[in-house]
Amino acid sequence: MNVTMKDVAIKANVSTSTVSRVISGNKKISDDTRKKVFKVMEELNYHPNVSARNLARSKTRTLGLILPSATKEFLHNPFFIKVIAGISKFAKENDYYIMYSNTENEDDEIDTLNHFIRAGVVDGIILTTVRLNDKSIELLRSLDMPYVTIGRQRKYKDSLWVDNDNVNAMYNLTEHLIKKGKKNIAFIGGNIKYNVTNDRLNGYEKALNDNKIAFNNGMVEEAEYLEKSGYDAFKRIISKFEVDAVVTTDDVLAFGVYKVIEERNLTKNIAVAGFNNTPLAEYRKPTLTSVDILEEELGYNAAKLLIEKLENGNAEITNYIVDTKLIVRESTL
Amino acid sequence: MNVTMKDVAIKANVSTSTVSRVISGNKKISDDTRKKVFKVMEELNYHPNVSARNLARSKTRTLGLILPSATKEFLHNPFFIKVIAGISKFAKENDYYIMYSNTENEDDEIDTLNHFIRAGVVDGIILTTVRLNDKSIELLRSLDMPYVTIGRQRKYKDSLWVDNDNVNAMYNLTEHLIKKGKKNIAFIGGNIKYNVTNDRLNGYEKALNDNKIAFNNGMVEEAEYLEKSGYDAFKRIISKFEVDAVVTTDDVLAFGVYKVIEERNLTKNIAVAGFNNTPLAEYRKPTLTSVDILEEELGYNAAKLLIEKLENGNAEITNYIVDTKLIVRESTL
DNA sequence: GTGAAAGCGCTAACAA
DNA sequence: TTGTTAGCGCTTTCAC
Repeated sequence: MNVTMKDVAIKANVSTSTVSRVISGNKKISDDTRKKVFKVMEELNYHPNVSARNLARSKTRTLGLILPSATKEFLHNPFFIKVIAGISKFAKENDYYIMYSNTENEDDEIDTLNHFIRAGVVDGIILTTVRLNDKSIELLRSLDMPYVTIGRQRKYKDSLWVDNDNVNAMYNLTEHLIKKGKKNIAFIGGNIKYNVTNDRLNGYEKALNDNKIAFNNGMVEEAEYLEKSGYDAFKRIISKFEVDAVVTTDDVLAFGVYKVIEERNLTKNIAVAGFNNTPLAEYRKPTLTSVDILEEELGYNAAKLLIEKLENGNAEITNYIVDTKLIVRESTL
Repeated sequence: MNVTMKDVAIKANVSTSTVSRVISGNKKISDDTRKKVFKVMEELNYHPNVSARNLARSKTRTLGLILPSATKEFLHNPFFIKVIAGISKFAKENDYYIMYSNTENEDDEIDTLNHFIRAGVVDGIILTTVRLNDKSIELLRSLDMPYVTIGRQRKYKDSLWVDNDNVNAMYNLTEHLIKKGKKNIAFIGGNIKYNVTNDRLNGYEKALNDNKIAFNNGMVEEAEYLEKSGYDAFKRIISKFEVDAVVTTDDVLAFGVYKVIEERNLTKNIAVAGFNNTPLAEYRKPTLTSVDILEEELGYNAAKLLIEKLENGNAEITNYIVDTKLIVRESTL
């Protein structure tokens, strides 16, 4: 139907292997034939057929991107679309394709991965969320399929991952509050079993220690990533302790905190900080201090790590730490 | 490397063609052989190789999804991620793959499309944004490549598209304000050359007419989708006219309006309505009345239209109108 | 109802 | 430096 390599070969008076070599940039082709072939390709507007190439090479130059379910509220966090865009950028720069799939749950994810891999659809996998004892990772390893995760992994040394330096980010945020004269700083975070929460908690604790402020376990609360949950957590804390500042691991938790402050009309100046710098942060009154985590960079580097592994075999670099940026706004002035 | 159809054929004591027929659901296969083959496929954990199938069929069951550039601010609007999820849902239900690409500009988009199509990567295209005199659409048509757009098209009768009923949505919104006793309702929208703006303007005008309120062209302003632009537009309007309500075509424009109201401390009760029901809407003070456009449905139906066309040839149904939902909040009480 | 064989368009030994 | 040839793993006529 379309113009094929054979058409090019005939018109250029060479064999298809020569055309194939020209396309793949093989060195041992004379300048003359190379030019001749390129010219004919141009004239015929020839584009190599990807299916045929994939079959012959047993490679697809395609990465499988697993996204959370459409029904998961947190999918709508701008995090994902930015990661998606970052991945696309690096992939495009290196002539890779991205195939994505929103998966409903762990089983669905397993099915999708199994199919992607066994049917030879993809050469590697990008996971945007990682569970505890993630079955997907076990599957990927058992099938020897290269993968990268957005978010650190500690279980396997050779795992590829990208992440923010969450310890430092929270350290800086906490120190910012301490410098503002705050002494009773509460911490509200997601489930502490997750790396991301745990790291941020460590950064918080370290900042307190370094500034000779006693760490008080009662000032630390776990929450789900919901406004209501932040609201409840903050209530629990203030029922027991004096608080003059709060750090959280997501803006939405900070909004929950503010709801309590507004409801109770707490006149005392309580500084509140979010995390992830969602668009809401700058629209709230007061605008919310938060931490920008450069999601696009995360996606870009995830694709980078994975593709480099695919091209070069087992690479030395297995992870990237992406910078964060403290955005100070009215809520902590 | 992997288990192939040949392996299955040998173990099941049939030919590869029989295996192929079983997989494709061919009717003229005896129940016995069908069962036998399925059993062996199961035992061997056989998954048909997609590249080989694609090559043999000259089809890929893959849709190409074109997303705006990562640098475009509006990409971060939850609109896109929801559309993406909706597309994935229908595609998955029908065993299609989705390959996406974020394109930097019209030329990049043309290049991407050209490659996707000529290299036989995809069977159809989903465009998430449509320009005036869109070169991409001309390309798709000239290459006879099935496509669907998110957003109505009027230029070609046979084009596939999905959209909201923007006329009605804005009609209802405007009428809601009229019922609240508002008489001087301003309209701030995007570029009127775009269908989406034009339709919403028509709905606004129609609601005024039906309620015997004179349409005043000076109360209509165009703006970019930026807070600042909504801010400026509203200033222009109130410099000339009395206003007791404003409808906009996006929440962000409504936020611009509020900025003026706050700055000037306009005590009079001005009702303000947004559109697209972004997450910001319910976090603002006052919370913002807006219109939920069910983006996931848009994506789902876009994939549906396109896949149906691919499977059945030229279909009778060429478009879907997706419902909208008026979400009344504090800003118009 | 099933098998043989050609072919989808490309790649990659192996020869020359 | 280039051509010949045999696949890659599946689909699909055509024959029986």
